[in-house]
Amino acid sequence: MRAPQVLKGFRDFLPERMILRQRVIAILRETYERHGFEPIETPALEYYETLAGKYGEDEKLIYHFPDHGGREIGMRYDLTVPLARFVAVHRNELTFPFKRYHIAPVWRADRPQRGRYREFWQCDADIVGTRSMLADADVISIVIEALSAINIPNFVVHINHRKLLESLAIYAGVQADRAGSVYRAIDKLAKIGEAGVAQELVAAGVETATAARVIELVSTSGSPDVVIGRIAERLEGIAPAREALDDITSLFEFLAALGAPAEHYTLDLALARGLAYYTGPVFEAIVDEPKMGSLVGAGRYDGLVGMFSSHDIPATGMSVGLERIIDVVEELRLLDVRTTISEALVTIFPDDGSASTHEALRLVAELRRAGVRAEATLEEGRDLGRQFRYAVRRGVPFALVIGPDEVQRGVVAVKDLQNELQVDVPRATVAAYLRERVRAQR
RNA sequence: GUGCCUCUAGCUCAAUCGGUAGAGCACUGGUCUGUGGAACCAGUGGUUGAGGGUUCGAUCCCCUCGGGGCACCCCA
Repeated sequence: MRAPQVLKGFRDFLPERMILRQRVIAILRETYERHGFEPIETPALEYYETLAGKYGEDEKLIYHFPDHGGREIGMRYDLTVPLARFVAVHRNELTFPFKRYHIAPVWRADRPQRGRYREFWQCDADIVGTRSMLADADVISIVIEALSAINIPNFVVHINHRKLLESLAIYAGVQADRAGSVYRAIDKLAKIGEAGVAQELVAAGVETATAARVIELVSTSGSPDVVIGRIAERLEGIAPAREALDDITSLFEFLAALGAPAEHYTLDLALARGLAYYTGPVFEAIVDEPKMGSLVGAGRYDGLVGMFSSHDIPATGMSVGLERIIDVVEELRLLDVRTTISEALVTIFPDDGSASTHEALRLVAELRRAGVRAEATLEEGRDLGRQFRYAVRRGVPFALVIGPDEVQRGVVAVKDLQNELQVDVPRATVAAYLRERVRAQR
């Protein structure tokens, strides 16, 4: 039989990595809940029609196929469009502003690369039902708190506004239907430099002199106040710019009031973001130490829910890319996580009778009742050396021995496998003793 | 979707000019009948990613497919 493979871009996870993933998910969930977000879940499969027409060019990456009844099925491509559908369906059962988080896998038929898989998890937090920049500020502060809690060093949330980009296109004299290529060109500033962007802008139909002015404008750096002032001057008279600048001004004001550390967010006029549904502020969390692309993508999408109902409901939110976070955490060893779940192995003394087995089973049951993650050896008659080796190789921190000698003396031998220290603990108090030891290590 | 690189044991790699494969680590057992991670000894493990072609003969050269990676596109 040939060795089976998993699909390209799909992966298995061994316990060690799975424990790390669960740890990161736990941190994110705690952060979301600390801000009052509630959990929801939606199906992995949707009618293709629900997903179609929401992502622009990326639509070709949606996995879709007919099911057995001939229905066109799409696998969810992100958690945002399903949320919009969810809100449209349950509009009358929700209280707005509705704040939800959703941690689940999504699928994209993309070509795999570093930090890029065909099945990956997104960890979203969104606020539906308010246009206020208070919501956008809340979302950005969550991103900053979450990435800080995971110990990601030197990350920066880049912030821009779709309407600012629109204004820029108008300023550049580009027709609305070609604006996309202008955004994409600008977005590459950090990557291909000013000359490269100029070239692409010209290719998109922008005059050389205008391209130069656009580039000069988007590369403006300095504190948000200064930059906002500069742009306001240049884009005066262009309607969307006024609106965008008001939003951005409030947003930065709220972020400061929330106490978000200034080194973790910045106004970046060159940030574009691809997804077609964004309408307002857009954000992206970037770390450049391990080159991983963006760890978090986010933005406001006021028109999306309206695509599923007659009511237009504004929304904003963000999406953490779990595998990119994990890749960074693993590469930089940012979190110190145990490699195994089990905390104690109760050995079975290898005599011929069943008395030692029963002693061990009584003990392990007692440990579990005390809240210790404990297991007993699963084979009788194995010599102690083997049992110890089993515990050590799996990374179980404690091994207990309850043999004839211990039983007679009314104790249990507790060995800390990390430092080789072994102590005899009275049988009556060993569960409490171990619970304390183990709690200190969690 | 486009272009390029790559694939030998579970992992990291070796094999002269094309002459049908080897090491270290890991794993299993032993030295070791109340205590692991050391050392020593032995063992399991491969139709060289799959299929086809060229050749007397292919790990090596060619083609197709699959996996991994890089750049582009795009994105978490």
